[in-house]
Amino acid sequence: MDDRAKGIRKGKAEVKANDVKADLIAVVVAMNGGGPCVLTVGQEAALPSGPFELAHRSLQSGLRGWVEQQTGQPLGYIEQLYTFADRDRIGEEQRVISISYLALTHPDKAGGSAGRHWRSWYDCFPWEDHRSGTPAVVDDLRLRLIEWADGADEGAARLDRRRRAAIAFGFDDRHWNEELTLQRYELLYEAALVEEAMRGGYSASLTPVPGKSMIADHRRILATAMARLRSKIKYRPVVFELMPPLFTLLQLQRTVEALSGRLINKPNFRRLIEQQELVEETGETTAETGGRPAKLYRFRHDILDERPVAGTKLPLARA
Amino acid sequence: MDDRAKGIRKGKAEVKANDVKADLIAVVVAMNGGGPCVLTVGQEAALPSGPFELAHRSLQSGLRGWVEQQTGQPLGYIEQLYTFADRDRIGEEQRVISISYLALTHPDKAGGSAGRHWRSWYDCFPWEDHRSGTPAVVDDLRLRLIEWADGADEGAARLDRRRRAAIAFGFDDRHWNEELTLQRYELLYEAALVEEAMRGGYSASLTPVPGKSMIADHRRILATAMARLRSKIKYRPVVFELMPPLFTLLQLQRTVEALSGRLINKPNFRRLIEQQELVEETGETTAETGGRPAKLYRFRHDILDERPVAGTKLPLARA
DNA sequence: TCAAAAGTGTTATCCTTACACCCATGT
DNA sequence: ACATGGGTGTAAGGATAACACTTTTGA
Repeated sequence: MDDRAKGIRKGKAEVKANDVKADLIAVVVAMNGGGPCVLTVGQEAALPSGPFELAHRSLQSGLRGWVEQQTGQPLGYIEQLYTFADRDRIGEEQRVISISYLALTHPDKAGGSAGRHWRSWYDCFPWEDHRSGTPAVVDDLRLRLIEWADGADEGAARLDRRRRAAIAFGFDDRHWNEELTLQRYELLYEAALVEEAMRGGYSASLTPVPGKSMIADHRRILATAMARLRSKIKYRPVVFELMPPLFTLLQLQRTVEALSGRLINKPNFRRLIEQQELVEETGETTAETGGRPAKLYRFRHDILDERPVAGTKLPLARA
Repeated sequence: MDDRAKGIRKGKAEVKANDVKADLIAVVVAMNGGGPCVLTVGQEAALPSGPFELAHRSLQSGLRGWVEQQTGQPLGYIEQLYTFADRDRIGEEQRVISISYLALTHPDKAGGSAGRHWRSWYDCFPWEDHRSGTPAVVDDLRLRLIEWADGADEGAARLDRRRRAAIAFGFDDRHWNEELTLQRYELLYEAALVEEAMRGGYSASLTPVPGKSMIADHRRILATAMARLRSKIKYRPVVFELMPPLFTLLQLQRTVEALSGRLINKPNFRRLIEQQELVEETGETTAETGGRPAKLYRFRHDILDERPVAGTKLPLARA
């Protein structure tokens, strides 16, 4: 530990100067009106957040407190996303560290304070919804990204930009990969095509790409949450945190489709769910869906600890 | 933002009181002498760490600085692990937030300061190495965990404890899952079988389970890093961060085996690597391995941006 | 000649994919 | 009748797992 003390002395700043503020930021996701929505506060579309305080028992409980206070929304499942030091404030006297979380809930119809708003995440990311085929906006993006790529100084850099754009957005006969939400946003940011990237004032003459921006870097945090969720539903049964207690298999499918932004095959999806034994029949049916009444299922909560639900990918020796 | 301001005013504490210290902690992993080793400083086996300071450009650069200063070891690949508020210090005047990272490097033979030490991670987790079959210590653990389970008040709690132990350690004909490193450690902690859990003084009469403990909660952070790495090598080509520029396929296999703590099947492993086009032949061979000279391969760095290397698990509709 | 490691083939099996088709209900 | 959603079957193809076997070197 003496090494560490040495480090502190190297500058003239006193120890106290290195204290920081810690901010807790929540991406609260719920299904609302058939689509994935994120909870925002204020006109400028901010994620609920607040400082971590001495009174908080833990980071998570601090987060729950802020979200309930600012939105009236109780949280269920919570998972840490990422921690970052706010870049925009470098040079000021104090640093801010932001600890972001992903939370999954059901929209609380009854309560809910005034300033809150459930916003479809595709309002902020219109290019991410491929449920009705590739959206038209992607073609716009392609043209503008090519323009950006051609603006590079060297030929190698031009090729590199084109290649990165093609991978992220599935141009040139590449496949669309719904998990690359963050890369796509970062690329648009780098190309200064989103409103946030124009705030410096430099390229403010350009019209930003369609899609609602958010305060500070909150849209980037939302992109991180979307990417995490889209990847996680494939190997952990987290979708059920967003489902009502009883649901039909098609409702489950529609939820997964809404999250991943693409359509999935019905028969195969059903088999996948059933063979994994993630759900069990309740015996009840519902006719509310139109057409033939559908069986109602329930999530098997006991599966969570019964099986680790993590298959190996290594070709293990012997059995 | 007015909501947030309201929140701050609720107590009588001034804003300044909610400032925190941010600590950066590194789990630096490298292959050394055929085994996976972690970089420690001091006699008590501490991970390199230090406070995040105003002078640091970013969290990552702060971390690099501390590690180099304390150990002389330059870092390559870095990835954030987890952020937590130190529980042990609740109630004190100031909170400490720890931001932990996983770093992968090659051991720097030349440099290296005095107090550093490359320690096999299996010194701290002897029950995690199953390369020579299930280690004997697991049988001890089984007995002591059953003892712990039977100590529960209710019958339901007894069953629950037994089940959790069986899942984590692969008892009762369940399969060993190498990714559950963290769960296993947490279970042993809960059962007060590791030295750290005895520090309160209560159950200090018991003899802790074999395995070198570390300062504070550093062994828990190491367990987190091991679990992350064991899971990540299955879907991202991070192993190559630990390999020399040129290597044989068996060396690569031995590295993966050392990390995951289990043996893998040679022919199938080779096919897997080759069909994924992660490596390319150099044309050279080496005879240093004993036996027939082996072809030397090199990691195809270009694959990193060429393919996202993230396969979908959803049964997508159409193509 | 033998041990040790490198490397190749082959087969059975499971999982995924793609598609075609039938069932039950309300209008 | 027909639209809408619910639900089942099946066959092809690819990936994985298990195992047997040949090749090339150094001691």
